Amino acid sequence: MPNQPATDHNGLNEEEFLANYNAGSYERPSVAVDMLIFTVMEQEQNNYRKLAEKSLQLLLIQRGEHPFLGEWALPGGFVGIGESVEEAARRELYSETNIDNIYMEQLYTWGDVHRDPRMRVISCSYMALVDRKALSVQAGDDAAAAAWFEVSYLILDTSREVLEQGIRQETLVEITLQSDEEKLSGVVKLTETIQGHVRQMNREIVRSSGFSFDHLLMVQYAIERLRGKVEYTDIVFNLMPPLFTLSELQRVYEIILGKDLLAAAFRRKIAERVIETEESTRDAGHRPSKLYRYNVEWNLS
Amino acid sequence: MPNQPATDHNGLNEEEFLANYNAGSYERPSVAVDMLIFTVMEQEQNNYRKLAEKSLQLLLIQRGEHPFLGEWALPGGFVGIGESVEEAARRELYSETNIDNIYMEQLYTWGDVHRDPRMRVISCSYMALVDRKALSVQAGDDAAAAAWFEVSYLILDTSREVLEQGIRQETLVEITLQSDEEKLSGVVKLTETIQGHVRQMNREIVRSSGFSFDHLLMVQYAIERLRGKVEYTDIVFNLMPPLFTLSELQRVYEIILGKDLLAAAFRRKIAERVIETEESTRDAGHRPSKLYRYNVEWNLS
DNA sequence: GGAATAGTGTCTGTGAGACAGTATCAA
DNA sequence: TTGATACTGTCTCACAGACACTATTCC
Repeated sequence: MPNQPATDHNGLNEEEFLANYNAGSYERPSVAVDMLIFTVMEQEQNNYRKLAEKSLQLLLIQRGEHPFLGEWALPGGFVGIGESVEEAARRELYSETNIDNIYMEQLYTWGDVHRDPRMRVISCSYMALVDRKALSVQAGDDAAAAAWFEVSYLILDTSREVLEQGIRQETLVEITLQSDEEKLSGVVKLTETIQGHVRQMNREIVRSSGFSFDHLLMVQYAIERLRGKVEYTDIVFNLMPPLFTLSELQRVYEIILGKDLLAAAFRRKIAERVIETEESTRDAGHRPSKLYRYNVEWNLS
Repeated sequence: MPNQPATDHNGLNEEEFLANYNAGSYERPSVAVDMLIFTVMEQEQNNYRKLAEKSLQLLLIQRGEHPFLGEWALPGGFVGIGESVEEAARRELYSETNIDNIYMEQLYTWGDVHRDPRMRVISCSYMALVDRKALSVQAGDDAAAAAWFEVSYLILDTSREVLEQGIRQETLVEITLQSDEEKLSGVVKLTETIQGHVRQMNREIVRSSGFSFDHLLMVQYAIERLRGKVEYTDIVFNLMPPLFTLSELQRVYEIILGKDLLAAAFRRKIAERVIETEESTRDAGHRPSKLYRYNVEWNLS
């Protein structure tokens, strides 16, 4: 712990060093953010008695210029030299949704050399979860076309191979994004290798139609993470309106996890995480249900 | 899905666009990687009957130039324009440890504007876990001084404050890194805010002595992640040698989690994750124990 | 009354916490 | 024999899965 200002091999102290610092002219990558904005939406029902079906939706924009002109991509943009990466992400998020105060989480930084055909771009992906009802503006007010796509995530196949010193497992995941007008789909191969003790994961696009760049990988990664976090955090509540029924909440869990849950067990499990209100639904064609709100106090880590 | 090459507003198709693409001359950030290399080490015991104490260790290097000349920092370096971010991380990892085939995982990308006093640097942090016995070379063969630091992670205090529309919880975490000769320590404030449904996390350095840049935050984040992943993955086995006793394994869990575990419950829990071998320890001054190895087949996700 | 959802009661199996007790080695 | 660690047996409690059952609304 130097109390005297330390000097380097040129005899400069830190202040002098920084004043004379020359950043050099080597080539630098561009840095971008890409946003995975999810929400849950209801489809109308023709049977007045039935509950509306819900689905997980992802916001995409249609590219107005090369490369991938006319194809769909995650909203995103470059990180300015004077803004932090998180600020850039919030800026993009706001420009797409027109609302502030949205749950947002950094996911993964994608750094392959040739992931953008124009130049070297490293992209940091963020996931955001929005309550559909809080979005007053429909996607599409932007200059570029934007649309919500229904997400489907299907595991096609898993296979194993025994290696000399370990094992390799490959999983094929099919991702389909469906909007009112378009359907994108692609298959990602996840390779998990264990050699000795060392575990490695790899993601690779097997086929892809309609996705730009490596965005299919980002989508797969995000869904995987969303599923994981749903099981051990309160992340779902970011997709819910302030008041909701337990059935609605259960549907959201089911949509994200891709499997049905038993009502009794589900209600027990989330009982502490919610607070019952005096209000309830009405005019439903069946028994009304109590409305609940999120219990903020629960399990603050 | 354009079968005809789509043309943009300049009448160019994608091929022509890319051939003429000019990346522009706006200022770009530099991108770096920082490595959090953890291992578990044994301290010698003077009582021949007692087991060696273990501790979690982190590898740091002493900076040979400004800024933070003479202070300790995470090993790392810039991402070259021709290598992927992951390749840069592997390169740094190899140059510090001289071994290949190490468990490595991307953690978080740190993008604050002023995190480096020299210039704008965005840094992607990676965590690596190494079996101490696989490291033939001691840290320090490098030109720069390198040393292992014993990690201690202590929650000093948590406090809560009720807001109009939510709650704020602050946690103070003290991190101490102790090598044979030096001791670094610092306090990080974690702020978790819930406003309405929206949860946000923030990390901030409260005080720091001996750490460079925002590396204290990176260390805190990494330990938090390590603790989390230990509970629901097989990540610990990356810290173990090929053969180990269940007591050793339990110690490693205990060190990382910072709490004691009951042997009976522990053994039940990991029973399926390991395979008993014929070998056992000897000359221990007490009952020998069976050696186990990792069960590669267990729970391939 | 019927169709639908809302919500409860309870059996059962699993698995973790707790802790006492037994086993086995080397000096 | 002793001091240390290695390992097992078993009680209890909490909780999730399963499923049958009751409750309540609107047409």
